[in-house]
Amino acid sequence: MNQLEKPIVSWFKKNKRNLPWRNTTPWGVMVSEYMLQQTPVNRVLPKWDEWMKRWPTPKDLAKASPAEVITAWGRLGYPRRALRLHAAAQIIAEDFNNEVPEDPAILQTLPGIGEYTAAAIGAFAFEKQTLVMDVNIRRLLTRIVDGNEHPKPAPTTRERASRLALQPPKNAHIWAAATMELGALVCTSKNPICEQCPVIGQCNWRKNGYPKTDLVRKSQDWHGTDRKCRGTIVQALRENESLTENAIKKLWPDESQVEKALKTLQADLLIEAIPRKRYRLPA
DNA sequence: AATACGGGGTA
DNA sequence: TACCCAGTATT
Repeated sequence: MNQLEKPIVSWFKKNKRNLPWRNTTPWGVMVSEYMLQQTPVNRVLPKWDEWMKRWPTPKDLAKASPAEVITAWGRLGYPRRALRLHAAAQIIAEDFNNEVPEDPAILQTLPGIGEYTAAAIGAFAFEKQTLVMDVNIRRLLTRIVDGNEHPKPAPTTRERASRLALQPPKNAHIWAAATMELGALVCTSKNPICEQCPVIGQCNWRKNGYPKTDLVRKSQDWHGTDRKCRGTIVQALRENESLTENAIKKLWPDESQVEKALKTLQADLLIEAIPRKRYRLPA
């Protein structure tokens, strides 16, 4: 019997944020999940409203051009997510009668949907008993159950089995939403607010004396001062800056694909043509 | 199992 | 400056 469910769900009902994608269509849930991949909630909120107003169903987005989609994505980051969402919308419009599929296994065949997003759409759009493991849930349960500060970079088979055993037999989507919210608002990565935690008495991390563990990063993260990547080009297109052919050639001297894409000035082609390596814009 | 992929907010 | 964010796809 899961001794965590009652206090956490009860805490959730009292303290949850009023997020618009908690009461919307499956498409609305899907759009939110794409936007929320590695992007904080507060930054997604206005953009989600904008997109749902402009493209209320998959078919509507499918009709847009990739360049329009990239531009509307704005500064959310990882613009490839916009192209994947666009491609997924076209598949749903054509092959799924404009209905978001319910089966996580089918969802995961769509571009941009992996283990987490498939489970999240299954749970939040269709109230399925899927195992949802985002970074918030993983951190919360790593602390409570395992007594460690940070989860591994990627879920292991053992972790999945452990969390599956913890999952309530009914209303797992509420359990998922509640644990996610608790991880996001209280059991935060850096300065957790343990005084507000409804299950502090069951936390093994606390019982261990809050030992610090290394946060093993998912990947080397060198964004910062000198990183200018594809997003720079997207941004330039968005702001209607003139990208001269000379400037582009200076960036990628031997990339004929880039030159070709530049001539079309199609944002999507250009983005795909840019080599996946670090570069610096000329001063 | 590692690595690349954005951008903005925060301590 | 370094860390963080409702991850995915590729190698």
